[in-house]
Amino acid sequence: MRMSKLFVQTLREYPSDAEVISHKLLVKAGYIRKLTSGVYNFLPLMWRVLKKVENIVREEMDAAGAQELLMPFVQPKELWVESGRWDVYGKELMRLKDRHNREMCLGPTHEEIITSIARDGLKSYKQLPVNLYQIQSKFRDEVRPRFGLLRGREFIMKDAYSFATSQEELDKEYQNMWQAYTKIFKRCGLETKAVQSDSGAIGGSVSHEFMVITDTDAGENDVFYCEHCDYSANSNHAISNLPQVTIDGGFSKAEIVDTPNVGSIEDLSKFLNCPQTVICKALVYIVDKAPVIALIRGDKTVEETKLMNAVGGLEIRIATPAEIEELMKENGFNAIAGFIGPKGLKKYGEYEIKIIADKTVTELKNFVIGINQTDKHLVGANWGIDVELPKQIEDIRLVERGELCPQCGKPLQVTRGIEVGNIFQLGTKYSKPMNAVYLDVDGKAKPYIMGCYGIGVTRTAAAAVEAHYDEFGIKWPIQIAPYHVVIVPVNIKDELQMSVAEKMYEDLKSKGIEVVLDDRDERAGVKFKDADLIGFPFRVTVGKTIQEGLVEYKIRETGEQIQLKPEDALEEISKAIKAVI
RNA sequence: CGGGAUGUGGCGCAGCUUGGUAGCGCACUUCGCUUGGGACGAAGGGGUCGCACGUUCAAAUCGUGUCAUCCCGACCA
Repeated sequence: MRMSKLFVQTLREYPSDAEVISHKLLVKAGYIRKLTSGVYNFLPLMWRVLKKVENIVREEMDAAGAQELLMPFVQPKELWVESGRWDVYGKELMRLKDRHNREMCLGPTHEEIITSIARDGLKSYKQLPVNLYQIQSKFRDEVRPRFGLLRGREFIMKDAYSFATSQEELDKEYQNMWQAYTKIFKRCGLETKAVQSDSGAIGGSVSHEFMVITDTDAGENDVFYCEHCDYSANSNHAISNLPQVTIDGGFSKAEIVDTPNVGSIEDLSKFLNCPQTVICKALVYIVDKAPVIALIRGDKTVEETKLMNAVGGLEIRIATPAEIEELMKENGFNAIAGFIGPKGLKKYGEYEIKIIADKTVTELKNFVIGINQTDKHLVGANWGIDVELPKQIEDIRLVERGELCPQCGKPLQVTRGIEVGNIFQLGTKYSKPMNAVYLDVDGKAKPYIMGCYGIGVTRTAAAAVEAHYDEFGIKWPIQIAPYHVVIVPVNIKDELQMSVAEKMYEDLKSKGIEVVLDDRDERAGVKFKDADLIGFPFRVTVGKTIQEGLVEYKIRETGEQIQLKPEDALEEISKAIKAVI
């Protein structure tokens, strides 16, 4: 490709609306342009990158025995009603009506469609197991799109779905996909960590997320991991053992004390001169409209996803002060947040109040707890005597750095990660309600045991930028770079420089190497800046030294540059590329 | 949806307080000059100042409304 004809417009400055480096660089270097919030045009350079990522994904999926197909982007409401998700998926599902007023949606994921395909086509155990996948645009009407390609509303995803006759078969395919994913991300130049995770709206039991570890804000997930064993988990799923702390409040008897304006745990601990660990904190949540009181030790934080799962909900938020006031009134109390306790809370509107206790509170003795009276607390409380221990006891605690690994007991570390892929065991979550069955050896109809496996193609490309850049621009891994090499003749009016550059250009092309010839009538500085910004892995500069028969070969990743004869430079480049592709 | 901010050529911004019919840098076109890290000079092209209504002789500027975008919280590939 000749640079003079390449459709790309590099900018002198970063766009004002970009926050993270991949977004800034992809816009500045002319890869993408925003069309509307969370929706981007993929310009020619970007499209080349995305096709490369797609092809790596495709090759590895095919090699792993999966079969590619393509499902529609627009889906009918009926299938979503069958699976039960039409009512629970929420606003993220982009709903629309056709001219006949029939309700449709844009595909955010394809479990419903694939299950309908399977039940039509997979009638016998003899056809199983099977794994089907597609690479396609998805649309999720994210509440808050951000970070460019990392969290767009429209994005490209590879989604695969497996169908099996037993848990063992599913386990096997799950491992198979795990292996394939490890290869895929490695080939994209990314180091990933597979971490345990919550399965969220997709549902199911076992799941892992593939995280690109990053220390920037672009990593939206906190990942806990152990340096001594293989334990790692998303913060929404991580568990840990706790170091020993004081759990006996030491109060000699149970009594109600005045705690004027002492609503926060920190203040309360100071006021009563006791550790935060002997306070039982009560928080009011609303899960799918129903009230839930969460009890947890004062020094700990509730992990909302865990709490939501504990009560089997889909949406969770902390109650507003107005809701708390109302809830208190209904139960005959008058208290504000900070003085809440579980005792005597029964109903709120049409709902019974659920009380969930975190494991951390069960061991407390002579502890401090709210009693639904503003400016008062009960000290020296004990379970079963002063307060009833809730029936439902769960782990709803957010793990913190330094807590102990649940597998080996060593302190846990935390880091940030970008989720580029995930694998789920769905079981019969979709096959059962949708009556998607096959006939087994015994002649009985049984629902498929399903798994699903996603990779964010656009996100993977953006994550690669997050992982490979410097102050001058992008440093693409060779495998997914839009082009491998740029040839820069310093002065295009110099006939010798230009003829050598042209020859190298033709030679590289004939070897199947993807090369751009910067034939623009620009000063060298401009071409160098653009080359660095766009991120070609290799650059060949044809300048004055061509008088001595030498060109300059520069590696973007390392900055290393050497003078070589043109034919030797060709050889070097060719070798370097063959080594990774 | 809550809290905060911003909308002025493709990009980045000034002008708004104190109304008088739009400007700067980059990019783009032409010419000259220059050619190893985003040169310089000259001449050009391109904007209903997000949109609507209102105030006024007169609105980018003031008022009301509306839409969009971005940032902080709940989603997820």
